[in-house]
Formats: sequence, structure tokens, C-alpha cells
Amino acid sequence: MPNSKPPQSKQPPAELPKAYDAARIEQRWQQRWLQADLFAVRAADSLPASKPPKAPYVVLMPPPNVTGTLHNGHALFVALQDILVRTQRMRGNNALWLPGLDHAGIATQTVVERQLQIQEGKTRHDVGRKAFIGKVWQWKERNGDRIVQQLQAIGASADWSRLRFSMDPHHCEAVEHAFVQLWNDGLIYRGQRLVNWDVGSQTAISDEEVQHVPRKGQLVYFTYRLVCAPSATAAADAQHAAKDDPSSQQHRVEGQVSEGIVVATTRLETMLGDTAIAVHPHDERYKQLVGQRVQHPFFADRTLPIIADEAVKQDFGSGAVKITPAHDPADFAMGQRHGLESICVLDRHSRMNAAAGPYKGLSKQQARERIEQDLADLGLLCKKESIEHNVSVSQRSGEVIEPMISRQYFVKAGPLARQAKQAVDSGDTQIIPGSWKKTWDHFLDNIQDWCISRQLWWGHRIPVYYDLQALEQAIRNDAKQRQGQNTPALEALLAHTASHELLRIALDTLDDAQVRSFCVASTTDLTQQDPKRYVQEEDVLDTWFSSGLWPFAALGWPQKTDDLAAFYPSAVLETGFDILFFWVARMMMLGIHFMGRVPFRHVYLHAMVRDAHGKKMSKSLGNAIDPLDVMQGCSLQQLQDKTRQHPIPPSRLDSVLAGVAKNFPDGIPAVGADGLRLSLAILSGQGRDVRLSVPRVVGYRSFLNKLWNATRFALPHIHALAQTNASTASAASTSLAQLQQRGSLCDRWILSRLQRTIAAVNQAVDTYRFDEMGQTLYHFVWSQLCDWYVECAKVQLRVNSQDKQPPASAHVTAQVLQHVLEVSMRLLHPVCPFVTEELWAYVRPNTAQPSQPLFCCTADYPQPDTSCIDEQAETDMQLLQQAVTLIRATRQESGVPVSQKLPVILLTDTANNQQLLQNHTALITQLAHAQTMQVQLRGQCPLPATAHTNPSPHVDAVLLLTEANSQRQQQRLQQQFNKVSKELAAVQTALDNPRFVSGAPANVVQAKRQQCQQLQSQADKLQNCLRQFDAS
RNA sequence: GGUCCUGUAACUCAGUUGGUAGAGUGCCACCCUUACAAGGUGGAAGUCACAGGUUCGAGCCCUGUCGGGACCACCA
Repeated sequence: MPNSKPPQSKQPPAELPKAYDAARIEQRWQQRWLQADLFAVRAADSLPASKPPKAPYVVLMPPPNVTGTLHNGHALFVALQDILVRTQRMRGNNALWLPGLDHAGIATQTVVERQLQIQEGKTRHDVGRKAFIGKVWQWKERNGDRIVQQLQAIGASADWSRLRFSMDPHHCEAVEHAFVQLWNDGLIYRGQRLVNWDVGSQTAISDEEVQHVPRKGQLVYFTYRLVCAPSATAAADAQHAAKDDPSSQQHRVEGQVSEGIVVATTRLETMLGDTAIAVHPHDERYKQLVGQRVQHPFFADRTLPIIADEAVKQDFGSGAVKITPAHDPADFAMGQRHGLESICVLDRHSRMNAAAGPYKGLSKQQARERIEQDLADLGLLCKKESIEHNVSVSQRSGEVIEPMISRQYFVKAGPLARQAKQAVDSGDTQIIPGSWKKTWDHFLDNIQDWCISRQLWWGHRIPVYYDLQALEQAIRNDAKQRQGQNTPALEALLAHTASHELLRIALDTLDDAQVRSFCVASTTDLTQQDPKRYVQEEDVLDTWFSSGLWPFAALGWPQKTDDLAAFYPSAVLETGFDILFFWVARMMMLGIHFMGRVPFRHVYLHAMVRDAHGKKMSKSLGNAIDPLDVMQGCSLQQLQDKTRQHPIPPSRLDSVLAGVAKNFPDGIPAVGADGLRLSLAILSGQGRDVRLSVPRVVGYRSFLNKLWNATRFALPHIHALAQTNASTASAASTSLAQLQQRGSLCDRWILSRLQRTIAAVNQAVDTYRFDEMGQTLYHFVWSQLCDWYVECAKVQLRVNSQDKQPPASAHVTAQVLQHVLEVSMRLLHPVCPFVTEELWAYVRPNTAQPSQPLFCCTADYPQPDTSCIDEQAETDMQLLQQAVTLIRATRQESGVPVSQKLPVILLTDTANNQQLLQNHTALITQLAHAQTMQVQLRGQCPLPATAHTNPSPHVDAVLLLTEANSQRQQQRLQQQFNKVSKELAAVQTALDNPRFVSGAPANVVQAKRQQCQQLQSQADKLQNCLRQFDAS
């Protein structure tokens, strides 16, 4: 940065570069802010001892994954959270934005495993647990900074000195502490349960990590034969029932007739683990069969009972369902209700295990085919149907979930969930938009226990230790219970079996309570104390367990720190709704449990970023926009080159590339971080998707360019001001009130509009209306400041005049210009921090006082002051604007080029307005490019036949032309007349309705009457004008 | 099956406690008027998804129908 001038110099740099160059500005200020350490926050400033204590305002940054690369979700949360934090910081609050990084168990482990496979051809088992974890850490050290740098590039004003990583020692301590406390509170238990087994990642996952996706499948019907009935009458009854119903079929096998019951399944291989058949208790077809048993076709020694259960749907399949408690959640529940045996027939890699008998070793698919064939051979196969059904898929690996019984750790969610629900019910925490509350309640009301153990290596290892001494005791007790006494054989076994082997056997065979009897949860590593006695649990914790502690653990919990005292709870949690259950609910549950108070007062849920047409952005569709490309710009060629690097099937590559070309015909122009932030803020209306499109983003870049140029226009005048100030010290500190007093109508008008803008922007940011905030500023700067005030200022400053000397009032104009720009920069700063910081250095008051902040980002946020609103100035200005607009419109309709100056007459309704317009003759003539201007009261001025008139309620514009009215103008007047007549008719209908006149509030009726009068006179005037055409 | 969001100009969206519709982009015409062509000026463009209801009055409130989207549960 050889050209950059330090902002600390008291004189602002004189020359503002002609072009707005986002990249140059952004890089510079990002570095300066970091160097100046502006975002670091001290707890002491918010503690009672500090006088006066600063109000804390804390936002928790959703910690990105260390594996992550910047995507639009990050860009959106940075934009919105940074707006909140910067606003609060400027308001003088102790604004802490607490950043973090998440270790992201499965995701990170998967990435490093893949890399290990590619680079060294090894699996994690080849290198061993300790070495593998070392490799993950290396990887984290190399890549962890990148995402932080990218967040900083978007302008994230977080307190980076507090950056936490979820595997840092202090966070590990918090996790262990939390686990042990929950274990001791009885809220964590270990149980043999049916869990979602992710075959791809080789771990259990929680219910929330399972997605249901529709897939095509085969519904296979087959028959279970009844075991020969014990009595002839029962058999006869069964046969009778079977005859009436086609679902219960008879089969002729090996010359014998036997009755059976038909079941249907999409997962035929699980029939090897069937332990019952269930029917609905009211199902007439099967009533007689309940209580009887069927024969398993492949296991001669297994017969299954036919049971009745309300959970069975009569109208699905055959109405009878095979029950596999070991491999289906519903079946598992039914198995528990009916005390059924669970037979697990699949191993962890989804292959058939020993319990599958002759099918052992086959893959699921092979077993499915073989069984189908074998059933057909036995004459038991009935039919096959193609159906679409939902399949459980791992959100992580994308592989099909295998429900599997295994021993896992669970958090008892019920009591925690009740408190979390209560917190929102009572208003302690408010969810915004409020429509999410029902979803929140529904989730918490139906919450299942949370499986928190993962069979991974990367993560917080569960702080549970197996006490081998207690284990031996448990085995002895177990044996005693079973056999009445200890046998010498058992003692011999205990003496000769390696302890880890013993542990394995114990975990496989003992029940949950027995296992718990030799487990100790501890925050200290017991294996360090006594390595022979203790063995630590192998599993690690769900990443969301540690994330759930974030609001307090990141502030130093379990220690009682000043940070915790000052900064808990946080003000707002701003995040995407996709992690409402994963993260927000968990933080809420754990926060209330450990801290006794909710972790945040507001939860603001933003929408998803989608493409211009509302489609999900996807690299394989060619519609994804990378936020870095938006900031830095990217040609179509580059976009396509990047697309080629994605893993897209070659057959589809061409169409994806075509999609890219269609979506981004000219690539993506560089709009900078400010442009991206402004776009995201304005596009993020509450409860709506954020549709990011290139034209839209380009439009907002233009806005920043406009702001830049408006400042460039103002700078020479501001500098002139500074010189005057230097010579006449008295004028140095003109107050706003003085400016309003001395200023012209335009000055007072823009100052008043500025106040309204300040009020609206403050209101918008306090209610999370980021769209309104952005739009209000956009409209003020462009449509009011640039389109009108700057144009008026040119007149007041005699910019285009031959006069060398500017008038005395020019001084006030320059001051107003400076004031409005300076306030606008501060007001806009939270949204577009870089460009406003740059420009503020040029327009800020040159008072050279050391107390003045050197950075816009630490200057005061403008606060509304309604006493500065000047209604009269606004009304008067409106009339001037109307007059100017009317003249311009009339000129264009009459086809008069701008270069040709014309005499103009304005006709107005009152003497006051006449005076007002007359007083601003110079302004109006210049803005409207008129030659001369007269103002008359209506009806007091005869007009030549060739005059072109354009009426409006308070003022009519008359152009004195030598040629007759154009046809075009006639059409226009006719159109206007039609429109006004229509409106008039509607208003009159209302007024003619006696029920309206008596029923509506008086002020509404009054307004309607006024409107009616106005429309009437408007219509009359238009008609008059139109008559001229008829005459000529 | 349950819940939520959503339907307004060609496109993307605003629209306050009900008082007959606004913005940006795009489109058309004219203009390089010394801050800005990443610009200026003017203009055209809407049966507020549909059908009922409440009301003096409905884009807004209620009911129903039909689109679009998301989530939860469940599909043996």
C-alpha cells in the first residue's frame, strides 16, 4: 500500500481518487482496523465497578467449521451480525462479537481421512488413533486461519483476540465439566438402544442428522406359514377365515396344504431378524390369527407370534407387518411393548452377520436377492410392487442409515426441553420472526433423547472411565445372581483374561445398569492416575454437544470469570433456521441448565441464500454464486474454469457449463464487500429467502459509486469551508440549530429529511429490519441528497455561474453538505463499513480535537432528534419539486431539447405559494432549464393559444412555445383526465353513500371531501386544456 | 398426516392500526447539463392468484379453493 495515507493526520487527504475502487479501500481499512485494535472489548467496562458501566451487547458468532470455505451463509451472517454489532459499538455500548471455530467432528475427520487415503493410501486405522488425531491438528493449523481471513475480508468486526476453537484446552475443560455434571445429575445415561447407524461414517448419529428422501423401492409380499394348529377346530377356523380373505393365502407346498399370513416389506433382508408378525387389533381379516405362531422359513427352530398392535396400518400392504426390532425404529418400540427378542442380522458395514445363518457375509443387496429367490423356491413369494417411499439418509455421508441396536450415550432431553420451551413462552427469549415459535414448540414437545456418542476419533473423547476393579466385582455379582455362587472357573477366567478383553465381553453382555456400576465420569484423566485400573471410553461426543455450551463456555465457564459476569446472556443469536434444532435448541437447553438463565434475549433467524429465481444454489446446477467472486469479480471464463474443477460427472459437465454461461453471461463484476453486504442486507426481508442476483448486486454497487461521487462533488466546497474556518474561528462550530435557522429552504429541507432518515434507520436496525435499513439509506442518499439537494446546492453555490465570488449563503450550504454527508457516512457505516470509513475521513469535522474519534467505526451513531424535523420546509420543498418536475415533463412532451431555454409561467393556487415560488426563481429555472419564469395566480393571466399547460393540484406549469400543442401532449392530457375522472367517480360514490358519511370517522370523511374537491378542480383544468386542442 | 411461509408491474420485492397501490431492476424516448454514462430527465406498465364473507370501505381481517416453497412425523 505505497499510496495509502494514514488517517491519523489531522488534515484529511485533499484529493479523493476519481474512481471508487472497492478492493483498494477494503484491504486498507481492514488492516487499519485490526492494527488499531478497535474491536477488542473488556469485561471490566461493563461490570458495576466501572463508572459508569457500559451496557454490554453480545453477539455470538456461529462458529464456522474449520474445514469450511466461505459460502453465502457466512457472508449473510457476517453482513447482518456486523450491522448489529457496529451499530451498538457506535452507540457507545460495550459491543462484543465473539468469534469461534468449530472442530466439526464428522466433517473434518472425513476430509482428513480422504486426504490420507489419497496422499498415503492409508486408512485412519493404519496410522492409529493418536497419530491420526495429530494429522487432524496439523491440518487445522494449516487451514484454520483461512476462513477467519475471509470473514475479516467481508468486514467482520469481531473481537478476534477472543477467537475460540472448540477443541482448545479451555473448551475441552468445559465439555468435560458439563458432561460430568449432567452424568451426575442423571441426565446422561448409557443405553442399549436402536440408533441411526451411518454406514458411511461408521458412527451413530442423532435423529436430527437423518434426512428422509423419497426413493423408488420394491415392496415384496411373502407368506409366513402358520405353525400347525394345535387342535383341529382352530385349524378349521383359521382355514375358514383364510377363505374369506385373499390376503391370507393358501399355498401348496410339497403336497401339503398349510395356511399362512402375508406380509410386505421393502427391506427383505431384515426378515432374517424377524421376531413377530403384527396386525391391527380391529382387523377382521386377522382376528383369528392373533395368538397363533408362524414358522420362519429359514430357521427351523424359530417360530414367531402373531401379535396385535394399534401402530399397524390396516390399509398398507397386506395389513400384516413383519417385526424386526433390531433394525427398525417402529419395530423396536413394538418389540419393547410386547417383550420381543431383538435379533441383529447386520454388522456395522451393513453386511449380513452370523445371525443371518446361511446368508452370513453377503451384502445387504446380495442377501435381498438371494432371499427373494429362496422364498420363490419355497413357494412363499407372492408379488412385488414398485413404490416410492422415504429412505433415511445420513446428512453427513449421504449414505443410507441402518437402524441398529447399540450401546450409546444419551441426554435425557425431556426436562431440558421443557425449560427451553418455557423460556420462549414466557418471553425470556424471543424468536424472530415469530412464526418459528410453533416449530420450536413442536420440536421440543416431541423431542427424543439425544444420542451424543459418536464412534469417531476427532472430537471430545467422552470423560467416562471404566474401573476394571469394579468391573470384576460386577462380573462376580452377575455370576452370583445367575448361579447363586461364584465358581472357581469364573475366578480362573478373571485371572487369565486380559482386562481389555474382559471389558469387551462385559460391554457386550451386561445390561445398562451393570455397566454403569463400573463407569466413572471424571473431569480428570483417571488413566494418568492409575493406568492399570482405568480405561477411558473410546467414543467421542457429538459436535453439537460442545457447540451447545458455546454461549457460556466461550466466556470462560466453568470458571467464574468477569467475562461470564459481564457478557452472559448475549443480546441476540443470529443464525439460519436450518440449525434451530441442532444448535439453538441445544444452547437454550444447556444454557438454562448450567447458567440458570437463557443464553440470549433474541433469536433472529435469517433465511437461506438462493439464486435469482429462488432455486437452491448448487455447484452442479451452475447457479452457485461464490461470495468471494462477488467481492472480487470473476469473468465467465474463470467461472467455467472453476466449475470444471468440481466433481461433476463428465456426461453432465457441458450442460452445467451452459448453465453457468446462461446465469452469468458477463461473469460477475467486482462489487466489493460493501456492495455484497448492502445487497444481502436489503435482500434479507424477514421470513423470505434471500435471492441473490448479479443485476441486483450491480445496482447496489452503483449506489456506492453514487455516494463516492457525491462526496467528490462536495469536497472542494468543504475544503473552502475549512480555509474560511481557519481564518475566522467563530464559524468553526456552527450548530445544527444554527444551520437550520440560517439555511435556505433546501438546506432546511435536507436537514429535516436527514432527521427522518436517522429515525427510520435506528428503528429498522432495532427491529432487525435490515431490508428497511438499507432501503431507507439508499433512497435518502440517491433520491433526496443526490437528486435534489446536490442539484440545489449547485445553484446556491453558483457552481455554474460566471461569478467569481460565491454568495455569502454558500458558506451555510457547504456546511450543510458536509453535515449531511458526514452523518450519512456514520449512518450507513454498519452496512457498508469500508467505503464510509474511507469517505468519512474526508468529510468529518476538521476540528482537530484529540477527543474526536479518528475512525468512523468508533464515531457516534446518529440518534434521532425529532425537534429537527421541519414540516413547513418539507411541504414547501414539495411544491418546488412539483413545479420543476412539471416543467421538465411538459418540455419533454413538447419535444423541446434541453439546450433550448424557454420562458415559463407557473400558475398557482394561493398567494403564499406564489410568493414561495417567486422566491426560488433562480433555483427552479436552473433545475428545470428554463429561460425565465413568472409566477401568477390561477385565472389572472391570459395565455397564448400556443402555450403548453401541465396542471397539478397546487401548481400548473405553462411553457410558452411558438408552435401549437403536440398531439402527444393531447394524448397525455386525455390520459390524465381519464385517470382523474375515474378516481373522482370512486370518491364521489363513497361520499354519496350515506352509510359512509355517517359510519366512517370524521377525519376520513373530511379527507375524502378535500380529495374530491381537488380532483374536481384538477379535472376541470384538464378539460380546459383539452378544449384548447378542440379549438385549434 | 401435521405445521409454517408464500402468491402485488415483465422480474425481484415493499406495503404501518383496513381509507382504491410503491421501490429497484428491466422496457421506451431524449440527453455525455464540469460529482457520477456504474450517470441525468421524462414515460409506459398492476382485475393485488381465485371464490365467498365481515365492513360504509379489503392488497391488508375471516373461510374455502388452486398454485409455489420449506420443515416435522410416517410409509413396513
